[in-house]
Amino acid sequence: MGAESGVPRKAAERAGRLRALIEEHNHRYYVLDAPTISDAEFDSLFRELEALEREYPALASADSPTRRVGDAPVTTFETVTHRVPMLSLNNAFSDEEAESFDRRVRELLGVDEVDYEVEPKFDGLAVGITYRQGALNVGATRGDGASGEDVTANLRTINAVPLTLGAKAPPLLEVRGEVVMLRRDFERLNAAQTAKGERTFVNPRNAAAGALRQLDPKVTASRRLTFFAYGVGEVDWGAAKPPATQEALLERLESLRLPATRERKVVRGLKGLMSYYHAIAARRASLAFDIDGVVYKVNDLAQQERLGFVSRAPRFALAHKFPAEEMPTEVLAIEVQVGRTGALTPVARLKPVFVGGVTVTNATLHNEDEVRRKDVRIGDTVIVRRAGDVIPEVVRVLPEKRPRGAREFVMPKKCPECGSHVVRLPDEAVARCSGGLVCPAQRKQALLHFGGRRAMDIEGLGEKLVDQLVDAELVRTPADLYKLNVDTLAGLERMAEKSAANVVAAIDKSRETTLARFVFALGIRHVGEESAKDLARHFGSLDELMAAHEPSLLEVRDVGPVLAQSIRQFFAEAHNRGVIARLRTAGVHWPEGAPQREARGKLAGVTFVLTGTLPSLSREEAKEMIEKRGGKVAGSVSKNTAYVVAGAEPGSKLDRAEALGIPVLDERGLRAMLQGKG
DNA sequence: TTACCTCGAGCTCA
DNA sequence: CTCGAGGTAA
Repeated sequence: MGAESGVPRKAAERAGRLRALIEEHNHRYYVLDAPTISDAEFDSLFRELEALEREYPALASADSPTRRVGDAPVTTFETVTHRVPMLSLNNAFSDEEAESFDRRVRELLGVDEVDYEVEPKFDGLAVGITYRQGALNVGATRGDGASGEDVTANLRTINAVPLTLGAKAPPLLEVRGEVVMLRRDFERLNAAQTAKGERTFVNPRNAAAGALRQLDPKVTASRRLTFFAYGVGEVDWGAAKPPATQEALLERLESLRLPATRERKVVRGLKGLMSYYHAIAARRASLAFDIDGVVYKVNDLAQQERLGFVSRAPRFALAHKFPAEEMPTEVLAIEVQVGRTGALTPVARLKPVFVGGVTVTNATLHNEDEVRRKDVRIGDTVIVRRAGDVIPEVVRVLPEKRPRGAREFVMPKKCPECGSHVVRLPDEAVARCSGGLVCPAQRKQALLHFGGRRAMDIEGLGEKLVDQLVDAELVRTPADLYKLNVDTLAGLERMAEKSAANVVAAIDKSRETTLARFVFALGIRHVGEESAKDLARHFGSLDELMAAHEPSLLEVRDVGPVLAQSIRQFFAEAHNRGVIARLRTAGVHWPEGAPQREARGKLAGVTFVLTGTLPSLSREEAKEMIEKRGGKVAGSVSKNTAYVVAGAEPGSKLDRAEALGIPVLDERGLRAMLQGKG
């Protein structure tokens, strides 16, 4: 801040002083949870700094606290790959499960008692925020764990997220934590929304999620989010000594101005876990934020490392969830839904009930036997909850509330959509409509599947449009889609000129495809995306595939008798062959190549299993490289596995590989094999 | 499964 | 303004 910029020394000094004060008070407020000045006093410091920076623009720097909302709106969020994957935690829903977690940890470590760092499990959104040389660099959502969305501009607007980490900042630090909306901020936001005549948010989590997904950071800033750090991803502590415990890690983060919850503590043994869990549960309603359980982590980081990971979750941590909220409601009706394969699923239509943060109106009853087992009748009052993750579940009936006229559910003999008779094979739980594609419900599902993103990828072909197309009898089979034009579409709801043209263009575009997509799009039972790829590769052309008899189908990897049967049946059907012929006449085409059986690709027939994080290859990339050479990547280790490729933090698959005596490769070994032989 | 955001485009009413 | 589609998150 030199005098050469024409800024009076006094002003520069005052600005520096103000920034330090603001950061200090932010720290006291968010990290220590012990403010020493009032909000009004804080605001006045802030305004003074703003005024100074306005007067002397040379004073304003990118990491000034006044510059949280800097960026202009973006049009899309970029994708960020997590250098260290953002895993999820194993869940426990009972004290017993928590007990077996502790037992397992003790056994694996060979100790009598373990120290745990424990904290509330926030109900918010997981993010990773990377600081380089102490400056906030990138922040991203968890996404699928491997990559998420770049929401840096929005995270910068959160006052609890420091823009700089101060003098002790390590060279590189990715902090992991949860973005949440405090209950009081949620109340305030909803009051403001009501005042503006806008719709309110259902719960703080959704409000926070919505705020973070705003393209314009100004909106995010107005929504008041906060942040709690609970761990780290990629990190280089530089000259500083790395922390040795989870507790020390959080203290280190706090010393870097990153807020961790004050509700955390270190406890000893199972007894410590239990008393913490029950103490927090008792205070749950009076906390400033929503939580859905507590998290236990082995405190000693060396012990954490020894415990390692199983599949996608650490063995050293556990999320002990509170029991799912349960509410009584009424069964208004039990309807039957028809799926793409004709499967009939009974669904309970419920009197809307707010449970676990959302309004539940439907709950699947899975199948006839399930309805019997729970003895759910129409008119019953039932207990519903949102199970484990998200799917609403009818827990049980309250028999004392059963009205006299409560009707039992009977699986209809005729399909409710098309009247074809319903069949249930003796050894199957599901009943099916026998109508096949005569059934409009199945036709609709088939069309939706055909146009799906992983199939023919016809943009704009959604549920409502398909409903209309089928109901108006404009489309009976996928082949009919290719006869549509702007005129035939005219007259349908929400299908004026522009929309119609877009749909026609999307359909036209789908004419150029791949054999694998096409085979998947046909919707042959048991043929998913993977099998479709295998079949396309193996036969190379559709005619080969259609002509294949069972023995040759069985030669395809992963194709067993059930799949082979199903494929044969599908192509034996004259109707299906007709549709395919018409699709081809309509101009649907794909490159056909020579069949790639066995010997093609040096790794043909060689099965790999990947575990852990490879240094420079993502899981997808490694898989692709192996498959390109004809190899196969399986999800779990068996005696058919040829090699296990292990990276950092391998899971139990490595143990199993060792147990079965299967050779283990690292990334270098894998590359050598791919190149050497290929 | 539900809730939310965003986009394009259709619908409605002044 | 409202709707449908497509995406994300838990």
